Amino acid sequence: MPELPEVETIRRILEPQMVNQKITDIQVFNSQVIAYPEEELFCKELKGQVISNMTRRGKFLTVYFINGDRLVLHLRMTGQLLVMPADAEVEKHTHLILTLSGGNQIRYIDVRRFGRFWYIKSEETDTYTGQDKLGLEPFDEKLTAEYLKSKLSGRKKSIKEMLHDQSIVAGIGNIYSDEILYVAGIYPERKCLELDDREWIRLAEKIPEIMTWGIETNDMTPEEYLAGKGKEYQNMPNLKAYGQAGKSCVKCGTLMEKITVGGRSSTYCPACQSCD
DNA sequence: CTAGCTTCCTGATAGC
DNA sequence: TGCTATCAGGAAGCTA
Repeated sequence: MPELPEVETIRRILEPQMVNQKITDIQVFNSQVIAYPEEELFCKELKGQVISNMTRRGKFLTVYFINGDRLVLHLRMTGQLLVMPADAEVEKHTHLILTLSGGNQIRYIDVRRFGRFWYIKSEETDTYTGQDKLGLEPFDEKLTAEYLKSKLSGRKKSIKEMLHDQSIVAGIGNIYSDEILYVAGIYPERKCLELDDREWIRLAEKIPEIMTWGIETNDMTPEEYLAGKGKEYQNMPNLKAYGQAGKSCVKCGTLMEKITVGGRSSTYCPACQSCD
């Protein structure tokens, strides 16, 4: 599931392949993925648009056009955004194809169809995507221990669950919350109420650190990205907590354990991640 | 305001 | 072998 580092990787790889390209044709195979406006208008607006750049906010991507309009998308669980030649085989679960003037196509493939697209005109305020409710980017200098404390210290929920709240810090999902809590030495089920100042400081430090590390270890060529169909990320083999249940902790050798926190699988080191 | 539950969707896996 | 049941999981929408 793409989280901030993966979405940023996708942006870095795809942006150069899209810039200055005109959208000459739109094919919709499953209109479910179009959240706004309705399909007919969505296609009408997109046709002929020229791409200027691509940005990321949290796990959202935005393709900006030279007239100021933009296409916002969220890949959710299984969304794949690929640029490939128009004559490549159209695989199963392809829901949307945008043909570019240069001969390539932007294709959206999504097994579970949770991902969504929004087309927003330059003069329109985005109240559709939920981006207006996002919290700080992990790299924002305003992300301090004080900020986290002010937002979370009164909450009964576990820190693992609150790291997933996009309105506090944008971009963290189930993989990177495990990684952050692992390096911060905090047990995933710890209630926010119980965290002390030193732990808030460690979190404020480790959130941007882990996100930067995620982006750097994902670094790959467009060819590698396409070969992995835009879903096999480079840093998966580097993860130290997520998916490591039953393996030895790389810091202390203790066997990593898996529990469920707020309905999400969580892996942690019983020795490194203290319960008090 | 917070918390808790449900919905979306299909491939993988477990159980019989 | 082949069937059915269960589950994962990001985020919104709903109720209490």
